[in-house]
Amino acid sequence: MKIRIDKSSRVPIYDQIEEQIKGLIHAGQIKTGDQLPTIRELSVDLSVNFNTVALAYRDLANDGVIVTERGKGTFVASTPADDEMREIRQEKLNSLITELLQETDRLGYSYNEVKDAFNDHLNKEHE
Amino acid sequence: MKIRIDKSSRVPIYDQIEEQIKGLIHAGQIKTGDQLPTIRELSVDLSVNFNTVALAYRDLANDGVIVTERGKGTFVASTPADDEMREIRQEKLNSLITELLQETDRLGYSYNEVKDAFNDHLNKEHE
DNA sequence: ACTATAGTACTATTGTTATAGTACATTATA
DNA sequence: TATAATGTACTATAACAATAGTACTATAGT
Repeated sequence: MKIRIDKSSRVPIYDQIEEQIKGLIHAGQIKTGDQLPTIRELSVDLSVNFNTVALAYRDLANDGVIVTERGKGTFVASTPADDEMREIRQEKLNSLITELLQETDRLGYSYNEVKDAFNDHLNKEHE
Repeated sequence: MKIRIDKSSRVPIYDQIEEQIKGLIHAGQIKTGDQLPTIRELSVDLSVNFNTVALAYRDLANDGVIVTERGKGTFVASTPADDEMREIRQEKLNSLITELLQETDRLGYSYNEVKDAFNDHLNKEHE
């Protein structure tokens, strides 16, 4: 379970935790019944208050993504079919990109500028 | 002066205003001496409290980006040379893309996934 | 039975963001 | 000179995010 938090991000920590756990599930890296780190464990891992992790877990439980059992721990709930998870995962990526494009648009960058800069990044960091 | 605010964004409104005004300057769309909308005008335009706009203008004035004169208005300060502005503009775009790539990385997407999804977007919205 | 471990549920405090309202100083204009 | 418009500077309030501390319930393991 590699969860990484960016404390300088404007995305709330509990939100980052939720998104990353959903991501691990939708990517098939953790599956129905797998145990998640305990609230206190994860809070130490991430150097974050345990109430913040508890909030993330509570939200995930409300969404039916995880199942919590007092005294035992927290587990991945039953998951959608693989193809549906792939779709969810793809949609999440699309929305991230849409957000970027909306912001670059507001800031006055053309599609070509963004495209070029993007390709530069990919070539640099992935050759 | 087309400034667009996304109230649902996690980026604070005053921050969006600052970034967009800097963007207009660095893109050469407004130049030294040009008058910006008044605080009250812009706040009505954006349907935002005028204190929020005042905060953005105060920050920009502290950064030396704009010059304010009581009773008269607010004006674009002297700007760096064109090539330097282009560089600043490019760096801003790069940092936006870097942030996206960091987030997709944290969420477990591969570079290729991001690249493909990105190209899909550009092809769809810009053909 | 006892203890450690889990999750749950509060209260309180701090900092940030946004809104609202008010008062004031300076400038332009009628 | 009087008035309107501009930026400045406060106070107060509300919502949200994160932290801190505490107490509780349920379970596992000895």
